[in-house]
Amino acid sequence: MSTIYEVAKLAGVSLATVSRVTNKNPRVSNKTRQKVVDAMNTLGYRPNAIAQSLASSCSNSVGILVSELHGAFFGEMMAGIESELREAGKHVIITTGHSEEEKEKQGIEFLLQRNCDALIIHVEAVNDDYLKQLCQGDIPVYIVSRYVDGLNENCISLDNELGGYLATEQVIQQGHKDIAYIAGQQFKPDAKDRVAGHKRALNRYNIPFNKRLFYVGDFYEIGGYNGMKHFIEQQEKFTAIVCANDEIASGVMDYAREQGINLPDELSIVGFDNSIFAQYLYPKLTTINNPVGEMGRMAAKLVLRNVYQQRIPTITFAFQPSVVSRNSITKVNV
Amino acid sequence: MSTIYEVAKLAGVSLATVSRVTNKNPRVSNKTRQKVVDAMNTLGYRPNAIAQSLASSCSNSVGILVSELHGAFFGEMMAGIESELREAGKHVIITTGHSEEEKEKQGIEFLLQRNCDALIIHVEAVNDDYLKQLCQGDIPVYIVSRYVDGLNENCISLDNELGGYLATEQVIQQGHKDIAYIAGQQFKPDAKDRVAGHKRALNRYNIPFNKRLFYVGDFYEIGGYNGMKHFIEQQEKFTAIVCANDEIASGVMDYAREQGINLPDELSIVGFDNSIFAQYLYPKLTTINNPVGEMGRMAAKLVLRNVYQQRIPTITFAFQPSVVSRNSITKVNV
DNA sequence: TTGTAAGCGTTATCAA
DNA sequence: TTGATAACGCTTACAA
Repeated sequence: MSTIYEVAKLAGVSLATVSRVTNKNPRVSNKTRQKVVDAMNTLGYRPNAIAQSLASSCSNSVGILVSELHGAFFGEMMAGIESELREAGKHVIITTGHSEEEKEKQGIEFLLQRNCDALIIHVEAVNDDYLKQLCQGDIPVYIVSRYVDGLNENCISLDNELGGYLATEQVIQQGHKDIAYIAGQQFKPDAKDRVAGHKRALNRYNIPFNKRLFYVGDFYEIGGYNGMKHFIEQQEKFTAIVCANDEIASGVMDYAREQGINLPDELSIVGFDNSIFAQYLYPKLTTINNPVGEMGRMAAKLVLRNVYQQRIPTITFAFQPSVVSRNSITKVNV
Repeated sequence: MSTIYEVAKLAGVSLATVSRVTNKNPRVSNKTRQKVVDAMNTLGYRPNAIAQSLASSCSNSVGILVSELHGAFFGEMMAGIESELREAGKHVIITTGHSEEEKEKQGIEFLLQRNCDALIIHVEAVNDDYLKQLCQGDIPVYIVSRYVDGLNENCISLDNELGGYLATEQVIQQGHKDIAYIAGQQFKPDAKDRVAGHKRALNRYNIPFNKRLFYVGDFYEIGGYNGMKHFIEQQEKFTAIVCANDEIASGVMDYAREQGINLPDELSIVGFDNSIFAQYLYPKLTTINNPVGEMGRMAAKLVLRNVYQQRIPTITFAFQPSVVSRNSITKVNV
């Protein structure tokens, strides 16, 4: 790989001049610029981003931490962040936390070491105090899909409590009273908030919370499958089931179908997130829209504004969930 | 951020010694090591990976290029690569190509500039010659899910032609003769190969290829939806439809259902890829397994072996597709 | 407009 | 076992 020295030599100019050309510094005469460009081309020169980054202490890259690389939720989020950033000529370095405290910390540590200009993270296992401390550090950190008290300017989040409320309200409004709930792991802030919203809706409509109809699984299909299985095996009676996300709902549908339960006639289902596949389930899933891609974009914009001095008209820190009505809920049989 | 200088000063040793400690060089006395470690802790020292990388010309990171950050296919692939690499203490830098030649090249260029120790790429728009030239370069490049003649040692690929053959054979064996096909964009090698396999199966069973029953869409749900719509609007008659991937199949199901077509009784459907959601469709989708996560892992192992000198017992370059039978095919009505 | 030279924070080669 | 010191490839005052 050729270096700036060789380019300078071939073009008959100094290092500084070559550097100016790569950095589109206008203070280079056209003639000189052309000489340099020619030399670069004949040598196939490609600036070493590592060296640039070391010298300028700006890497033009932002570190991303997500729990997983697969799954609709993270896919949307990463895609939102990346497309926004790329458009601005910035790049992403992505790593994973697997919803485990140690791994999340390691991932952040890695990104910090890489001289990222900023971090955009989605963390679930790490606690608020850690995040507060992290935000004190030299490099700006933005948190997606989680609200930390006192870090208002760093968090792009969804009102999950409201979402949980809306989800449950959907079935209540169709006359359902026996409503099961399958939650995500309760150490995850969003899973917890959704449950809180569920309880508030129940309370608001004077339906007592029945803990026999409450199951904590995980955010994956298997969680829904197992939860549904649990309820059926315990012979619980319910006409509707609210799921903490769409994957869970999908797992529920799967088990229900195995048991010959007619959907949606015998069981109404609500999901959460409005994942891409929610509309391809059968029946099409009524769910709560979670604009995670938009939140990713917004986090990227925040970085663009605060770190790269771009003009961004408005930043939305708090996103609101909304109901996406499809076909998985029916009126309760009276 | 504190540097190695400050650590050295506080510990009362030289730069070199500190460096030895960070790099776990055994030639440091325990006493000295302890002094250094203590100094690091009190300063909260964190080595600057960029500087390390510049000085050592090894970044311990491998560059990944995928078409998209979302979608089951890429999610599985990235997850496979990352988990294998991370276990070995290596990290990934991920960027996207969006199936466009220019963007794919830009992405590769970016990764090359970042001093990645190796590249693992999934490219669709760039041609074979470009890849051959790329593989001549200084930094090792491995290609996932695509076979390039002459780059046997660099490609981890699936026999898509065979997959296409198997998919079509599934419906033929159930007595179907009027078989529609919805393909992916034909500039993509795998999309093309799958079509080739489809035609071979038709031919093998003496069913003439009917181009009225052939539609080229894209690899997304909308492609399947539109394809199915096209066939219906053209009033084509067919009892089975083979889809170039599961997303397409999902789109087909969606449109079919809108038209009140009874699945799978009135229409048999086969997908391709065995995406996670294939089993959550209704009817559960019969499809062709595409071990894309495994292929990602294998690519990572290849890097571990060739670039990081790890002992890896066996490397599989060519993966075989297999049929995953579920419920979306029925015997043809006689 | 161009060049000189001092960093950026490490590693690595020699000596000691 | 340790320490000087020269790279690594670039940016950026400062000078010219």
